[in-house]
Amino acid sequence: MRVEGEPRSRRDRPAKPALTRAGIVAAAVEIMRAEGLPKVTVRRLATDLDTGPASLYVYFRNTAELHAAILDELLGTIPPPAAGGDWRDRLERMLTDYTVMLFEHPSLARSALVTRPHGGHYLDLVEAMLALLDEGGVPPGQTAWGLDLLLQFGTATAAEQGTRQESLDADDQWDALLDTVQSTSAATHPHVAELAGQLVAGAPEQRLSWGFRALINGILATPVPTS
Amino acid sequence: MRVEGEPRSRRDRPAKPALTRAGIVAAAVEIMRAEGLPKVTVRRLATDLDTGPASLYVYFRNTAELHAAILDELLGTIPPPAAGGDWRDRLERMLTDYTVMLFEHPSLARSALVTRPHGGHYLDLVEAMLALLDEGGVPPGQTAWGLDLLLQFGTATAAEQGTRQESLDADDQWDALLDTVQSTSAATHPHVAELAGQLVAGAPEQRLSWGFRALINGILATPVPTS
DNA sequence: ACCTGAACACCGTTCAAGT
DNA sequence: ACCTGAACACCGTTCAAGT
Repeated sequence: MRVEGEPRSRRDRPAKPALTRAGIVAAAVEIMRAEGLPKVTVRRLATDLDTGPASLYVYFRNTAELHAAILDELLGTIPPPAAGGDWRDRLERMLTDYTVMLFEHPSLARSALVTRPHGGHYLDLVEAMLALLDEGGVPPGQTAWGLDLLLQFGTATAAEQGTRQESLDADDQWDALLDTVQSTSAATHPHVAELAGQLVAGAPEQRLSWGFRALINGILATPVPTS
Repeated sequence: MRVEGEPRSRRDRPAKPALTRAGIVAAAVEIMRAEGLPKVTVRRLATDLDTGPASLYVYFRNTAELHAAILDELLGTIPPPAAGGDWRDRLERMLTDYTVMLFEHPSLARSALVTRPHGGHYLDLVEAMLALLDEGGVPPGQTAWGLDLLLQFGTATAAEQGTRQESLDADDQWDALLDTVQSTSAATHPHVAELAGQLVAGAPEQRLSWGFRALINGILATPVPTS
């Protein structure tokens, strides 16, 4: 029995669960959902898991690997494409789901741009996208290279817009760009001045959708070099 | 006269130049060229400028703003497009120059994805690109939105490939992806298995060039929604 | 207005020592 | 093999006090 005021002994603290890769990832996802990826540091994670930072290096070689594992976890939440309908629409839906998911976690998008995902859920996503491109009759070489183009666009857009959303600073940068564009002299930068309105026009969803469609059209229209 | 072994007095040390925005950026670029952007920290920069870190906050609100200033400096080194010839070729040349420049400084590419550039040299680059798209008869709406697509692709590619090049870790990630793709079972992921070779094929320059051409084709083929 | 030392509140990673 | 405390070598940013 515990005596009031006496520190709990190791014995009657809630049993400290053994460390496992899956357990660490789960704890990391929890912190990320509650406080964002930047709070998922090795030190913070170790504190939550009631251990020292060095212990985590038994399971992850570095922070990048930990982030990759978190990403693959989230990729598992993307629904597979619906069965019928236009392949383009279904492809765009899947890419939008992917992008929106990353949009909530811009720092994860940033890390995905740098560290290539390669987990099981990523493989499933790629398989589904390749199947849709194949269904659309896109030649194999264009399918293979186009896949990267599509995912990269989604990832980069999430990194860009998502960050802008989460940081006040980035808002200021946006305003600064607007100022720059709108105060551009027609004498020195005639094209910028003329297109000023359109450069910043359009809702983000519209631009995202247009981007995916432009990419699909471009992939279809552009043969890869015959090695 | 200095006495041997005696520390120099403030008086006969080389005159400490007054801090200016331009001087700080110049020092930052110097560190970056010699040791890479990750070494360009507020503290390191302050040390090189013989002052304390707090002093730099008089000129830059934060590190992101400092990075943006460095990027604009480098953008000034991109040659303007040649006068004659096919507008597509000249556009691709300019985008390739942009991407190759960022390729040498992947962390700058990463920061450009997140913090929108808005300096004078950036504006010049945008003006030149818009002029080429206009010359090619691309409708204004498609030009405005397509510009982002093209620059984003270059930036993201530089961030991705450049980082892979600079870090040993990223090499391992690449190998891991290769392993994953090549050992993929045809039973569970038939499309990945079938395209395995092509997914990872092609020299980076070929893929970059194909990407730019596919983007240009897609931009030309895809009207923007009429508001 | 510009500049600064010192402090605040953190980081990732490695190492030697334990079990 | 797994786990750990402590150390190493750093970070960005703010604040109160100067000039």
